[in-house]
Amino acid sequence: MPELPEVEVTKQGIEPYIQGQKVTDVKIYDGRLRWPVPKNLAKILIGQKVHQIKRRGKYLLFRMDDGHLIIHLGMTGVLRVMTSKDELKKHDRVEIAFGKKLLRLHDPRKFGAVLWSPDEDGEIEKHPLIAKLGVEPFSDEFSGDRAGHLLYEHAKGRQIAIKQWLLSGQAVVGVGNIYCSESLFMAGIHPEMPAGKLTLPRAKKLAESVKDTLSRAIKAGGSSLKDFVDSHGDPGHFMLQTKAYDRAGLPCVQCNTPIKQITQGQRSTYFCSKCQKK
DNA sequence: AGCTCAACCTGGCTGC
DNA sequence: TGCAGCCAGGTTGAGC
Repeated sequence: MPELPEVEVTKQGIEPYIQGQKVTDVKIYDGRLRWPVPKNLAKILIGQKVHQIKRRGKYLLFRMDDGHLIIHLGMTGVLRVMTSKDELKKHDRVEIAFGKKLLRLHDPRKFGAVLWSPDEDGEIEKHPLIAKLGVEPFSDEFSGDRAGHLLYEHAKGRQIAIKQWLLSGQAVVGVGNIYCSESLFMAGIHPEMPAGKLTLPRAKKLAESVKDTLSRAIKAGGSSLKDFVDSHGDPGHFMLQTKAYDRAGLPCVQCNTPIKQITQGQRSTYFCSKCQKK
């Protein structure tokens, strides 16, 4: 279920158990993820301490002694703290042990990633996977008036549909397919509108909608943080109640017009043709 | 540079 | 029930 809110909640959930801990063991049950998990990951990580866990977009970055452990949850990844009493489940891919605490990556579709980046402190921003990401939605660069201006300037001149532009994460990161439909609905913007037609006032409204949608989802997820330390929690069940996403044919909550579903860039988009204008 | 699209992989649901 | 077909929360990399 990982869009930015789920990744952020995962980070907050595992941090208290992992930060400051030293890696004692690494097991790769199936390393065939998006990219192969480094075969020598155990050799690299054992003995290194986790100094800090950061989130950049949907990437989790574990600051270690000699570099960063990069983890991405892909479409179906779940990362949780467990103990050896918790049975290994089908699709558990990688396990990093910190004494009795086990950090397990469960990922049925194998679109996730576990990578090692040997780097000096602060260099991780230059990693090829990180460098081209848009700004963080909750950073200073995306606060106040700057947020609307940033979206406006980035969208200027672009022909691409605004849905696909926002989803690409080139301007602002973290807006996945669900919250993309939600944010555009909140902002009253038609998903097929060319990004370049975004006016400054609507850009400001969109920026606020993005931040509001994501922060409400994080808040909703935060209430289930306790689930992250046992094997029984069901991450994903805390997803924000949606106003547009996955509501094809159901009445718009604002005007009762049936919500439409279309495909853009191989992904489903949901919107209200009356409330959202081009 | 901007944009589109296939591809990676497994499981769950729908409809015949 | 069985099975084929379609869909799913992400992102890269090839090709125009």
